[in-house]
Amino acid sequence: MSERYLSSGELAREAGVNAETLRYYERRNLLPRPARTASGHRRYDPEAISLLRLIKRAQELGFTLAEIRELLRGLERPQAVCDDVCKVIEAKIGQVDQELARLRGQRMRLSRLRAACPRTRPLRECPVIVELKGSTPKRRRKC
Amino acid sequence: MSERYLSSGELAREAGVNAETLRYYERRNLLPRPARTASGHRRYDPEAISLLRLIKRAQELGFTLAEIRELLRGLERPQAVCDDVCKVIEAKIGQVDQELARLRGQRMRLSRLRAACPRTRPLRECPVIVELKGSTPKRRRKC
DNA sequence: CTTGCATCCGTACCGCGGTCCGGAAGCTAC
DNA sequence: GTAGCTTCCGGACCGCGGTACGGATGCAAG
Repeated sequence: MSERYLSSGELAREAGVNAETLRYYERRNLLPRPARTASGHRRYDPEAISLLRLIKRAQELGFTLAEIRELLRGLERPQAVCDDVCKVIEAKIGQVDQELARLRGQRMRLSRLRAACPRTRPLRECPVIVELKGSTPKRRRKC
Repeated sequence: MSERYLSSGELAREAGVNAETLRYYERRNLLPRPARTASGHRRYDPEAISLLRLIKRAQELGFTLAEIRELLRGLERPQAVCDDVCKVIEAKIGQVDQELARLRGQRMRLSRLRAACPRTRPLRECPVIVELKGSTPKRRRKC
């Protein structure tokens, strides 16, 4: 009967997280505060396992804990609909696209610098350093 | 004569950074500790402006302060050659490519979830939530 | 009953890149 | 000389996502 509940250590093992992380999530309101035994030890509902799984998956998808908390908040409403989740996903896709664009820009600037580097010459003449140190580039000539 | 030096406030304005940032960079060994006036105020060589510019550009390219510090370290060696810089740039390109791959993976998984979402149905039936909560996905069927 | 692990709690610490605070000086202008 | 800005310094604080510490209990096995 009490087999239906998990201690924090059991849940942590089950979900593959550190037991401290459970306390942390509880503080951050990601996990509901569980029931307690008479002596104060946490007794988690097995449901918590899939909740933790959801949190970890969402993290892998790029959601922050704050975003996941708000998502879960939204899901608690009984009239909640798939579309609510979908909107959150679309917003995240937008963020990821922005980040991708930023990184692609970085990558392009880096490979231009690499291309401009006359590898064997001493530093004084290196256009890379010159480029980096230069004042705000009004010269849009090449690099 | 003393016009040739800048106070920390002047350098900060000149370089577009917070004056506290100068102290911070000094602690992190990114900026050499400057000369001081008799009363202890910092007197920066104007050279520091282009050094700060280099640091900021390198940050925009994705380098961390620790990486920039090591880069600058390397440049101090008199026999330093362009190629040294080039190697650092190539390493960073590799890191950026990894990050791009990671983000592209995220993006793909997100858009698959979005596609699977039957927007108007209630949550219970939403495959997105099911997917997120589910145990380790052995079902590689579709989503 | 004792040994030894688990769990409790508050708090501190990590890396990253800074920013802000407060009190004490210095420096500039009037 | 004195008001008001700047700079000095050590240290605290921010967000992020945790992890670690230490002392006090609880609990299960021998």
